[in-house]
Parts: sequence; structure tokens; C-alpha cells
Amino acid sequence: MTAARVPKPGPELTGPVEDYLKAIYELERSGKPAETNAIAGLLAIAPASVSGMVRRLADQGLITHERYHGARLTTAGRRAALKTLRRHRVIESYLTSALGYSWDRVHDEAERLEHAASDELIDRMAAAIGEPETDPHGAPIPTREGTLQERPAVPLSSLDAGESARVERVNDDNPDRLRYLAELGIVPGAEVKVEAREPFEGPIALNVDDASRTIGPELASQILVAPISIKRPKPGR
Amino acid sequence: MTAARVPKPGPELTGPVEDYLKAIYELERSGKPAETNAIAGLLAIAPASVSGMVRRLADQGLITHERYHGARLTTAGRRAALKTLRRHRVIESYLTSALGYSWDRVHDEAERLEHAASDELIDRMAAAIGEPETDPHGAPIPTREGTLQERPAVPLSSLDAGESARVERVNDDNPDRLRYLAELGIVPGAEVKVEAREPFEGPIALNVDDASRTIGPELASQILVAPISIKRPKPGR
DNA sequence: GGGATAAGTTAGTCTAGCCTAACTTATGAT
DNA sequence: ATCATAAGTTAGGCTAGACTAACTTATCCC
Repeated sequence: MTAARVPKPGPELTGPVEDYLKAIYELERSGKPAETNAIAGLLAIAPASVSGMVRRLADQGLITHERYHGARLTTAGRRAALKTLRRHRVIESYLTSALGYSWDRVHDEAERLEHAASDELIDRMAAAIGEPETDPHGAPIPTREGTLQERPAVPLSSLDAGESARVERVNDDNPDRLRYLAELGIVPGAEVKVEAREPFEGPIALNVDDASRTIGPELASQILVAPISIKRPKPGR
Repeated sequence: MTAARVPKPGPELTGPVEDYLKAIYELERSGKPAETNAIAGLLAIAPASVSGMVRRLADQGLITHERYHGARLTTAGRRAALKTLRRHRVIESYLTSALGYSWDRVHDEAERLEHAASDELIDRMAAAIGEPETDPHGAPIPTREGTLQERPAVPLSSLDAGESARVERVNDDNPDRLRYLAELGIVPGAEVKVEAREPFEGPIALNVDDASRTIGPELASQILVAPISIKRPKPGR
């Protein structure tokens, strides 16, 4: 029945530590090291707290840190980050596929469960829903072995009028935005065509599933797409 | 993607606090208040630590505590304990019914997840497996409303030779024991008949599903059963 | 190249939970 | 009724992880 605290098997990282590693992984995707203020922003904590934790993470060999110049994951740190990312995304996928959650409600739940679920549970969940390759928002799920392959994609905001693209992935950090995008039919896999663009950061007219939609450039920048190479109508006789 | 710590909605109890409340609930089932050492034993922590936490729980109005004489849950504390117990047992049930876990492996996983899962998740899990009334070990699952009904049961060790009973529930705190019981076919719902008993705490001979089994009294005391009222062969002429 | 400003760090606190060692209260056996 | 032992508590410490306030380093602009 009631029993002693059960430690999760493995390298034993705390929830907060896993969160820091995820944040640093995320920030490092741009190529630049993760800066203190940026980490603090993502985790909604004070920069001073980050300085303290960054020192501890460096002591544990999870990151390297050059004072005043940001943090980078070590191999061990990256492995841990990808493991947590896998947990998060498998959980999100499972909640939508198996338990009827809508895509705007899975993030918070996954954010808590990812620190408590065992590897076995994650693997069973993944198996139960057919080993998906991406989460409900289109983000790739790292493999059990810790590899992750990002598919090439550009922000929808970078397309010119006339271009078509397939929605690859949407930013999942705002439930309201996700709900709105779902209303518009802008979900991973959907095909969109830029009908027109207004200058000076003006609205973007889209065709999504034969419906006309207009969105702002800020929203468009949160949508990653893979341009569809135009299939020319048979190149002449 | 990565985001700030997401608090679980509600009265906001920490994991350790939920564990204390569960332990006190468990110990109080005997009718006597939960003693410091007993709580410490269940949670595998030092008695001194329990003294400290007990004071805090009393301050929060979750328990009443008379110094040197044990703790009792208040109404608020009992509500919280039952909520956690519901989480735990729904998770155990879901893991076995939906994800193929064996009954000896669900406890530890549930022990961690119960502190992270939202009420909504618990309710969805329960719905997905048909709102079970008991967990895989036969323990009753508290309702969403916080009521729990224990079915009357006695330890198998209290039966006399010749008596038959249905297995109601088994103690789940030892995976090896659970595995062994499963081998013997002693699972909730199984019917057992005491064929013979040896004196002086000797072995108990059982018939389970037409197979003969012999177990010790210690093990028998961990198995709760509901005696089957003997159906007399037609009382008539 | 000298400041202004932004970014980062240090110092000092706080809380939750745990620990051990030492002390106090309760209990039960003679 | 006493006193040994068991049970419980207090005192004092520790760690993780957060905070604010104050200080230091980097950067960038003129």
C-alpha cells in the first residue's frame, strides 16, 4: 500500500535539473550557447538562480560553462536532455492518441509526468500508439537510443506569395495559439498555399484545405513548414 | 517546448505530504491513531523527521496531533489522502489493463506518477478501462467524490479447515510475494478452500482452482478473503 | 576609448525535507 | 512504586533550489 519513496532508476536527475537541461538543449538549437537570461526566461525563474544551478550542472559534467558566456551541453547532458524530451513527446502523443486529449492541453500534463515516468512506461506508451515519429505538434520524438532527427523546415512567414508548403510543426508553448491554429486547420501535415502577402509585416493570406485564412506574420513565424517543390505541368511536348 | 514549472491545480500538496497522508490513512484503518514510529517505518524515514512533518501537517489543518499520542487525519486530510489513494489505484489499474504491466510491477510506477497526474488524467484513465472498482490487488478505488467502501474481509489465516472463501484482496507491498501468489493462482476473485491446517502456526493446505497448494500462515495473513456462505444441498426431503 | 546599459555573478536568505545525537515522556514488569 | 526500555521530541545541521539586492563584466555606441 503506502510505501517508501521509490527512486526512479538511472542517473537520478531531479525534476528541476531535467528542466534546465531541456531548456539549454532548446536554446542551443540556434547554434549559440544558452545564455543565463534566456534560460531564466524559459524556466520563469530569476537569472541569479540560473547562475547557481549552472555551476552545479557544470560540476556534474552535464554542461560546460564559460563565465559570462553561456552554457553548452556535454555529451552526457545532451543524452539526458534527449531522454527527457523523448519522455515529454511520447507522453504528449499518448495523451492525444490514447486518452482523447486535445493538442492544446497535453503540454502541461506532460511537463509534470515526464519527471516521474520510467523508461519502461515510456516505451510501453510509444508501442501502444505505434511508435510515432513526432508529437502532436510535429516535433520529432528522440529514439530510445537518443538520436533525434529534425526535418528541414522554415517559418511560414518566410514564404513568398504563390508558394505552397506542408505544415511540419507548430510552436506548442501557448494553448490559445494551438486552439486557434486547430480552428484554422493549420496542423502538421496540412498543406497551405500563400495566396498573397501585404508589405510592412502585413497580413498573410493563405489557402488551407480550400479555405481562405488570413494570419499575421507573428503567428506565421511560429509555424514551421516544408516548401513543396512545384511540380511543373509536364515540361512541354 | 520547454516551459516553466507547471503547478498542479488544487490544494497544492507536495509529494512528500501526500505520502505522509496516505501513510497516516493506512495506519488509522486499525482505529488507533497513527504513531510516529509507524509512519516512519512505512515511509522509510527517521522518526525525528516524522515529528517535524507532523507538526507542519497539523499547522496546515490536515491532521490533529496530540504530543506523544499519534496523529489522526482531519476531514481535509482524509479528503486529500483519498484523492491520492484514488490516483494510485487508478494508475495501477490502468497500467495493468491498458499497458500490459504485471501486477507486481505497478506499485512503484504508481507511487511516482500519483504525485504528478492531474485529476483529469486520472478520470480519463478510469473511464478508458471502464471505471474499475478495485485495483489489481483488490483494493477498492475511492470515487471521484472521495468515498471509499471497503468490502468486509478477513485474513485467509483466520479460516478453519473446511471453509471456503473468495479472495478479496492481497497485500501489494512486496513484488516477490505478488509474483508468487500469481503463480499459485491466488488473485482477487479466485475461490479457495482450506483443506487442512496444521497446529502451532503450521502450513495451510488449500485448494485453488482444483489445484492443491500449501502456504505458511504468515503469507496467509496477507491475503484477505470473504468467506463463502455454505450453500446447503437443498434442505428439503 | 570611455561610459551607459545590459548581462551575469556573488552574497546572503528562505523553505521543504531530510539526517543524527541527545533529551524527555510513557509504559510495563517486577 | 520504581525504573528500564520504548517511543517521541528537540536541537542543530545539511542539501536542493529558489529569491532579492548589490556588485562585476561585456558590449556597443558615439
